[in-house]
Amino acid sequence: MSSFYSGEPKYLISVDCVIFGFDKDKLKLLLVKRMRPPQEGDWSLMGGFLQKDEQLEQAAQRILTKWTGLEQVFLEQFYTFSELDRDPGARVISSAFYALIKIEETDKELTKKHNAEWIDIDKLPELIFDHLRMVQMALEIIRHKCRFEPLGFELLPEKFTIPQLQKLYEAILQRKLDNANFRKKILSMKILKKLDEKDKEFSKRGAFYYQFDQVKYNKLNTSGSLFEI
Amino acid sequence: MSSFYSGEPKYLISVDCVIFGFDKDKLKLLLVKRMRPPQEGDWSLMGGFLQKDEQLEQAAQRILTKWTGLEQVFLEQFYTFSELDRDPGARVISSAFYALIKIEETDKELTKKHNAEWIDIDKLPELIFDHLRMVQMALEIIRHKCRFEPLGFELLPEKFTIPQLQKLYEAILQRKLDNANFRKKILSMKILKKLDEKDKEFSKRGAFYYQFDQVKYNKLNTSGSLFEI
DNA sequence: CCAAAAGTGTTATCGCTACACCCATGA
DNA sequence: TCATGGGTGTAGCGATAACACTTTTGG
Repeated sequence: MSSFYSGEPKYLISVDCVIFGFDKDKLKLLLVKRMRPPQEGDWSLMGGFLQKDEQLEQAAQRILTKWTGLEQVFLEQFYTFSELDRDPGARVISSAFYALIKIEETDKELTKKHNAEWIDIDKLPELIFDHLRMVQMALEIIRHKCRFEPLGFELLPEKFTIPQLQKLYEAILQRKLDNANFRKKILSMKILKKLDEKDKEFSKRGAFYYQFDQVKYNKLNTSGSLFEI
Repeated sequence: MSSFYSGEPKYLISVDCVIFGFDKDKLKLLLVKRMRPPQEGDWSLMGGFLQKDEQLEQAAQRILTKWTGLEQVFLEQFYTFSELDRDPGARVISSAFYALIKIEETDKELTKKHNAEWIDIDKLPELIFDHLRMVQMALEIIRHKCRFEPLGFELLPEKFTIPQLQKLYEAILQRKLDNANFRKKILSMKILKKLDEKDKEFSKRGAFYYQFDQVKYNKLNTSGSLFEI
């Protein structure tokens, strides 16, 4: 069967993951010190080669799990990079994914073992190859997307407060939001469940915890209305 | 150098193009009758294999030009498909692009020579492999995107009327729009230049021609405001 | 003069912005 | 009691939707 395509060139395919997390009030990226040539010792995204029995999405999941221990997280392909000399080691086509994860759920041991670290999005070191471009593209995409889809909740713990959520959106959108209006907007969507518990870490009065209600969101979404910040 | 990656598997990579056009009041796709196995005679998107000295974007442009004669059109990568059995002939990873073009600017000879035809978006035939999924994904993307970027103008002739533009948006969004409000909205953006000429094809009174003003749009865009339907 | 499409005007309503204000509590 | 962050109320503005209306012209 494969004779139809004989003579066509073949390529190495890799997958690179831009892994986002959120801590306190900073958006962070999980980066790794590269442990093999080329450019050993430099920082890079998590990556790996596509294996014979895998599709790209599976490879991305494998890579994410390898470095964080997590499964079933928000993980999306966003672009495939194919510049001829993007990797000086060889012609490698790389499919890039971004993931949104809850830092506190990651396997710290695993992260440490693989020389990975959470780095502030505005204190990025030099990255190898075209990895900076990948990061920038992923950032642009989540900045746009977070306005229309409830991405934010992927980055926060199960229980979170409205001020926390607001700080997250401020970190993503890189601008201050009016707290009164943000609160009204979010609550008016009716996709949050208020808990009886308070978080006193950031203030004396304490802020009520909320939970994202996936069921309500799905109803709202299928009935035509839209999440929109 | 390439010894770093020795032992990793290599893959065939193809590029498939979802080519959109607009005629009268219908959104259309350029499809082709496949002239070689497998599934010879079936309909498919325009595609081809990535060549050694190319990057994906160049391959997509090459394919688009081959079938339409056009260069410098709106052409964007949107997803890379890698299901193990997506092509029964061999393991092929396919990067999909969508293009928005002005049908009247295409090279009719070329289209005909390659057995390509413009097919109504709501009268699609069976497509090979996962090409239908590609079409659906591209449609979703342009439906979303056309609300925030002036995509519409890519599909219309240089000179077009407001009612024509409205019909296009109705075809993309698949719903009727109020003509009074649509007109006000579009004109309020001040990105159209009114011409002195009228189009009498669709009415006795005739509708004034307009032109998209890229310069004004860029100003508007960089100054922060947004195109939004 | 009528039908039909192009194009204008009017109004009520909704959502957003900005900002003033009140609340709870630990130090 | 006061500083601090959490949380509420409200007036004004601008955009939108709905729809009634006028204009133009070929048949």
